[in-house]
Amino acid sequence: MESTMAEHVYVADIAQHEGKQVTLKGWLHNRSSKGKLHFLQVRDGTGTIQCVVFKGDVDEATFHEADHLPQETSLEVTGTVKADKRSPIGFELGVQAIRVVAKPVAEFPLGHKEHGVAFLMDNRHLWLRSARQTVIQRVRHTIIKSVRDYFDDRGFTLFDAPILTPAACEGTSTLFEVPYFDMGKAYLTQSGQLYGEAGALALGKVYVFGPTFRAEKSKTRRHLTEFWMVEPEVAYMDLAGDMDLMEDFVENIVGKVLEKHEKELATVLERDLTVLKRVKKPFPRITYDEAIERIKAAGHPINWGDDIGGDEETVLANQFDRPVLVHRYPAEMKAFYFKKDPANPKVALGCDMLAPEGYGEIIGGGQREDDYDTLLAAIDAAGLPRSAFEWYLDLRRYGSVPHAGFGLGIERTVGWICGLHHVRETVPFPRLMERLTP
RNA sequence: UCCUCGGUAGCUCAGUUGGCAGAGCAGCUGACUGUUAAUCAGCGGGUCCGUGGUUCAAGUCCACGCCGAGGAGCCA
Repeated sequence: MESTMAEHVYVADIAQHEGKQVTLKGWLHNRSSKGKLHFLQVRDGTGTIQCVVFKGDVDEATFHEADHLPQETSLEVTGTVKADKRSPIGFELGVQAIRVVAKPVAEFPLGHKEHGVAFLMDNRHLWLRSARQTVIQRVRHTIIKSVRDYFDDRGFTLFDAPILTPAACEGTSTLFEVPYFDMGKAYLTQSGQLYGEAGALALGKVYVFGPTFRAEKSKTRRHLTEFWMVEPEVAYMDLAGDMDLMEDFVENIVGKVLEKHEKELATVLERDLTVLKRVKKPFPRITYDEAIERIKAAGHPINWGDDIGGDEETVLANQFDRPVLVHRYPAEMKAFYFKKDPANPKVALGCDMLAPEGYGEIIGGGQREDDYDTLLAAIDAAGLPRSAFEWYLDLRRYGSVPHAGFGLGIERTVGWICGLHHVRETVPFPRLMERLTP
């Protein structure tokens, strides 16, 4: 075999090299053969291109080996870039030389036929090489980048909250425990929000962005035990301002993903783009009261004060063609730190955003209680130990202001935008109730 | 935590009334100048999840256990 000495290029940039000899460095995704032609599908992380090995173009040894390389052989292929209408990417490579970097020591477990979910999850580290999974991870990257850009461009400061925390932010039953030296137990955070509030009073506008842990024994397509959440918090913002921020933020994210991945979403993930293209301000805003009436009218038995369950959520979301904001939930259903509506103390100034098509709640947020006495009473009423919240109460003792924020779940957002059936595909290595490996 | 379904070849699955363990794909050997889930010919491939029980005989029936999937509740 000849040495591969042409310029190394990526498949994504192949169009700039038409007619030239180049070297691709990647992996053998698939292979087929037709007599004096061997077709090698080579992927390099940026794309996949068909490399055509013609018997007359290479020596006998190369031609023979090209027909016997196993799937996922790592290799360098040198050849001439040729435009070809039959190619999905418009180009293919006429091969002159192949250099095998490493041959698999055993058969690659994931063939090109159907596989069950359990098998794919066991081989998650290899499954990530598939076209579908690489597109999802690229979309995830774009979503995270657009989240950061959105806040960075608007004067927010990134504010990292701790992952090890001394106590529950909201409840106590769903926390992962970690032994912590002589101090007893620490817990993995289930929200950075309380710390974000401290940040907002220091820096004005902040966003917490990090992993979050919930030890809930939930087995549904919307749940992971470890997930990523972005939580902006803004001083001097009320609920109305919070909802304005939510919808502008989500419109921006969806727009950025469409800008960058429209083709991949449509072809590889077969996503219905018309749904995504409708995600434009203003989003419909309804009160919890109206939500209950709408669910009742749709024939589902539900009463004021009930939680809106998964099915009801879908019924409601399906009545709108874009994400819907549901605000002013019964105060009893919400965490202690929500501010009550001065016009009706039975409801909290909270707001959830429900994604269309049954993807459920992607945002939860609202205005925080800023009055010291009221907050203290709420902590007592919730049966929470006052001592654990002394620092949080300090935020009301010293320079308290109206403030609001929300949390957006990254995985649910990725799942919705990509049109996936389960959030387990939205993160490289999902952590589920009964799965900790790989 | 509860409910439902499942575990048979590398993968996806079939297996009748309890009676010799099967198919497709993948793999291997070869043919073919346009395949991209190629096609064609040939070949190899099994701890039927585990333990115990019923029976002349269990992949099949019973009990318990393990593992997985789907859903509920709860949540982002």
